[in-house]
Amino acid sequence: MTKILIVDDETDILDFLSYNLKKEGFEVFTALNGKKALEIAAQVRPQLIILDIMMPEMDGIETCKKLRENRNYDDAIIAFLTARDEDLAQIKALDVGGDDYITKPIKPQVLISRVKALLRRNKTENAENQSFMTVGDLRIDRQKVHILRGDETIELPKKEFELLCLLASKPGKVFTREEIYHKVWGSDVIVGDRTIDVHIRKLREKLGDEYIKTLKGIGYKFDL
Amino acid sequence: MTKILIVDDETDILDFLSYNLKKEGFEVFTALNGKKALEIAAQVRPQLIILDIMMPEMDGIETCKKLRENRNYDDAIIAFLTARDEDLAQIKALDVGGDDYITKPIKPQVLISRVKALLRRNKTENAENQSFMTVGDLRIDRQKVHILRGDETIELPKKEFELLCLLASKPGKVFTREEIYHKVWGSDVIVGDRTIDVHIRKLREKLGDEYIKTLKGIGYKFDL
DNA sequence: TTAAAGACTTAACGATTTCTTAATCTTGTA
DNA sequence: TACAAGATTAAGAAATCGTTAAGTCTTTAA
Repeated sequence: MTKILIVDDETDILDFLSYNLKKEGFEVFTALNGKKALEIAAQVRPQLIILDIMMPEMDGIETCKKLRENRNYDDAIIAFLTARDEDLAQIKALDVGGDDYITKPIKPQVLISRVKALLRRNKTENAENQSFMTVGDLRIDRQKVHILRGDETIELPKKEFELLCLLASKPGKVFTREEIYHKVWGSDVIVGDRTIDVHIRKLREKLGDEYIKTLKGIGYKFDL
Repeated sequence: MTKILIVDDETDILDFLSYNLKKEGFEVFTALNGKKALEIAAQVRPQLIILDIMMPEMDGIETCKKLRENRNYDDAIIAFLTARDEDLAQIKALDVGGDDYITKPIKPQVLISRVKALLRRNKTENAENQSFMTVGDLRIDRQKVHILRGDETIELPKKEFELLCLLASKPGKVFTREEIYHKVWGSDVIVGDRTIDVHIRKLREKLGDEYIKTLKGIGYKFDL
């Protein structure tokens, strides 16, 4: 089912959009602020994210930036909600990786057809899209969250999968612990020194030792 | 400016893509066949290369293979153009080092967002990145933290790598011990007199004596 | 609701690599 | 020749990583 995440600080709007989209058979999630939005996005991997631009604390633009920083959301469509006259914001919105904007107020009919158009666009991209990466003899499917090697399917827990995705995204590049830590765990989480090692170990356990190489004092890399 | 190379044997498509991408502010180069493509790629080093799969003589797959054989293009993104139903070709495309494929026919809007998404992928890494240094017959890859000479890959421990980077950053310039000491070890570390010598020795051991020259009483330099 | 399973993290200890030191050699030069 | 500066070597120290097991938390299923 198509998952849509709506982010707005006004519950009225949230309810209105939510109601109309649900009626059309979409699976709708809502968030009242950018921070919550990031959390939910991480969990449910929505196909479409609708962000209100004007929000306290982290605004839509900021949230979009944050989302786009994380490669896992590259295939999600991000649309902004704007009042009819916020021109500048609209331009900025597309600069930070947004795909479209929807102006308020909006009639249910228009909303629905707009959303469907957006998703249709995504589908053509997505159907044959780089939701998977091929590195060496591994095929990593980000959408299905699993790895294919030959005809065996390897399932990985989230953190391990993300770690692998990161390393495999630039085969050969050395990722420092800092970098890994920052991109997989996020800058606001504090974990101990051995956490990364343990995850690397698990990956090696499941995939074999030949993929991930350690450079002491520097970092790890996906070796071809 | 972001440089894009488009390779297709049909001028219509070339024009169409070229027009739309130029309108978005990209610097666009075109080639009518694989051979031409290799030449142009060598000259302009595009960030993104879009290859039509179906071409007479050297097809897209072949061209991609050739490109990927050369490590200079490691940081270029290669995307394929395919008709909507060439499934086998698509899988093959990713096997030979392609990063994505774009299906024809494609709408300008979709093309643009697709291209931007692809480029976004590399931006974070490219921004801070003069990844390669080529000095003499050595190619130093700071991102992958290794040295290439011919087709052999030389891995170095951290300090040795940093030391080599420093010397190679200004070939011919003489670095005093003070300078080396300060830049590689940092001002807050205290190490003995022979430490630098030992590292120089190890570099010579691994690379050969001809690269680093000693100037007694003055310092060391990377000799061309 | 509780039990079971799984995911994630931590901590302790062991293993390995890298770095540094110190002792001894070489080499060029006054 | 004697001295100074660097080269070489091997050994020990230090840094870093690997591994394991256990604990916490979350999710799933009965």
